[in-house]
Amino acid sequence: MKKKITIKEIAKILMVSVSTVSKAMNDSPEISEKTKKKVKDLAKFYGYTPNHIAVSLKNQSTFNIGVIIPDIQNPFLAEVLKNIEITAKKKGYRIITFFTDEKLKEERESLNILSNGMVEGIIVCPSEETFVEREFKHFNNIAETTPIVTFDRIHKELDFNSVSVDDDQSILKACAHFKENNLKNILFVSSIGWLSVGKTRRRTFKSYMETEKAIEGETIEEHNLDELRAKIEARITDNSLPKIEAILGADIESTLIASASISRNKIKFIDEVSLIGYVNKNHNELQYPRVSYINQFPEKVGEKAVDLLINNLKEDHKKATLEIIKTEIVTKDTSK
Amino acid sequence: MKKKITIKEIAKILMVSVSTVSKAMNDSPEISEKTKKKVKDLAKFYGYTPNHIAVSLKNQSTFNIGVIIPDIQNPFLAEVLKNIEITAKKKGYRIITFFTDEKLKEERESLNILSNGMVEGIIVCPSEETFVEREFKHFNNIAETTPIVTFDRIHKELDFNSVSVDDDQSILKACAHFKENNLKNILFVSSIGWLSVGKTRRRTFKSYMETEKAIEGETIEEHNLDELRAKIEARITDNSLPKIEAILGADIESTLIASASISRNKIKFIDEVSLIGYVNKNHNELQYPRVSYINQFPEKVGEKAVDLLINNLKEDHKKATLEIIKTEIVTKDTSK
DNA sequence: CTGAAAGCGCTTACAG
DNA sequence: CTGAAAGCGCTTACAG
Repeated sequence: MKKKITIKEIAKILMVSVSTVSKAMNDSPEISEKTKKKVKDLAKFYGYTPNHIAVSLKNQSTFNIGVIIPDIQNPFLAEVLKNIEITAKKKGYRIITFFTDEKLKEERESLNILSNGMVEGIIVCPSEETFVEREFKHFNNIAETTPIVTFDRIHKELDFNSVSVDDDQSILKACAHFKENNLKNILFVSSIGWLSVGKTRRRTFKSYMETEKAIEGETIEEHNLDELRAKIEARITDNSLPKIEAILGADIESTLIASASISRNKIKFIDEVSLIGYVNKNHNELQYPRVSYINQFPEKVGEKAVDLLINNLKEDHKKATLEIIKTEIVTKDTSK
Repeated sequence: MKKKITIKEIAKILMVSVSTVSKAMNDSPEISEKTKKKVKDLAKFYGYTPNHIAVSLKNQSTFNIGVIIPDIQNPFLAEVLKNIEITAKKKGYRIITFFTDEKLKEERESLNILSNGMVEGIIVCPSEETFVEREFKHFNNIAETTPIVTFDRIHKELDFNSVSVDDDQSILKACAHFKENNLKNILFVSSIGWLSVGKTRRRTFKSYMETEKAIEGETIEEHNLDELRAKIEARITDNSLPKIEAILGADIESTLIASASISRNKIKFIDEVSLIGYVNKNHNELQYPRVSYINQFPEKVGEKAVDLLINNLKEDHKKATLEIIKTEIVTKDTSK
């Protein structure tokens, strides 16, 4: 493997100083056009490009933004990530992405590495384990030296600029949607009861059901997807119980399972049962039936997160801003 | 924002030299236990961690691997990426990921940035535009100084270590599967005719059909997904034409659309039509019906790519190795 | 217009 | 066992 050529070697070949080469490469007005051309031509010939690590160290700035994501396989997070990248690039920043697999340990490592001079600031969706353990110190340590923006998952101890989705409103809007259509027996299904976001979604559902006396709410929560499917199918085909008129899926998996269970048992959508849930937007459009869903606007989440971080870079933040993205119910084939 | 503390400042506080602090932090045997403790305690107190950029510059090694991916929304690529990260981490490397959005320009930029000292080597899935333009020079330039491993998409001008999937065999295996089940009229559907991988899949399908006189092959290719669906539905419901007995989907989108079209028109899977295609494995398991699919083993692709790169780091490569991952047909609900 | 010098934050061969 | 010095590849204030 050839070594990359450096400014020093170019200087030697051209018999000029290192400073002259550096200035010429950076188009400094101090340097004559003639010298600039000479330097640039040789640089091109040898395929010289400045060493980024050296430039970063010297300038004490990297134009990198760190992004920490629990799981790329999650379509919502993948779409947020994509938009973080697009927005960052527009503003002249690159992103360096780490994945935590929902683990606290990996999150801590990622934060450490990124904050050691690799990036100007960090956008992070905290891992599930972080919430389970209620362990937030590592964020605060890092935040003293590196600006942090969190997204999607919030907690009162996470006192940073953050962007999240109006989760309560999403669930309430779905329930209200069912109510408007006069649906009385509503089943809440979830495979993420253990996840904090799963807990709040269930809590919101239940509290709605308590205030609405005319409507009955039931819940099925099960982490094992096969069992979840078995339980859902058992419930929707049990004629000895009140008929389920609507299902609310708390996550992509449970929504898919509910949709499949209904289809498999030849139950008719809308006529017999309605369904609203969370979906992979790209795929949902292609499926039959297309499930009515809660749109969380991942584009907006990503864009806003970058905005908050970059503003934060310029002026030290005083008070944490919390941006909340409004969601909407998108009606497709599984509900009126 | 507080500045991060440096070795120099710790040295000053402790009234020892910078070298002593550095050696103590790195547990050098040259340093007494007493001094080590003193240094480490203070380092901990001030939250000192070594500046990665400086260490990289000094050591001329970063323990970073660059990864360049056309699109994270592609479930296959996302899964490969995940496994690249897992494998790299196991071997003590971090990954820095860039996305090209299938654009040549972005690919070129990503390669430039990564090769300027940021990483030890680069794993890349070349963008579609790169193939369309037949423009591979940028790879060769970079490859002189930075080891490159390509994956998933190959081309004879891309003379690097690479891992790819046995695409021809996949299509042939699916065709053979249909043949074994005595299916005569086979429809190949694709939304990626413009993509090189789409072209080879079609070509392979067609050549199989030519050799098998007893079987009829038809193809529908259409980039616009709504139109693709319209065309597929028109064909499978047209009774004036020979009945389609099996469908082969050339990509995730066309496979989903074919499955949905069949369901929407109440055509029975297996009895009336069989379907094999490419799927998002995680979601496919939850859907009804679960589509029979071609498993490309993204785990293996990711792991192998990292292996090849890391071996390449150690000994300069002489001749490019091409690893081919064998695929398999996984039978689910849409075929025998 | 060009160059010598200092320095970004580290590591390490060498001297003591 | 500790420290002074050189250097990784750059940039830039300063001198000439």
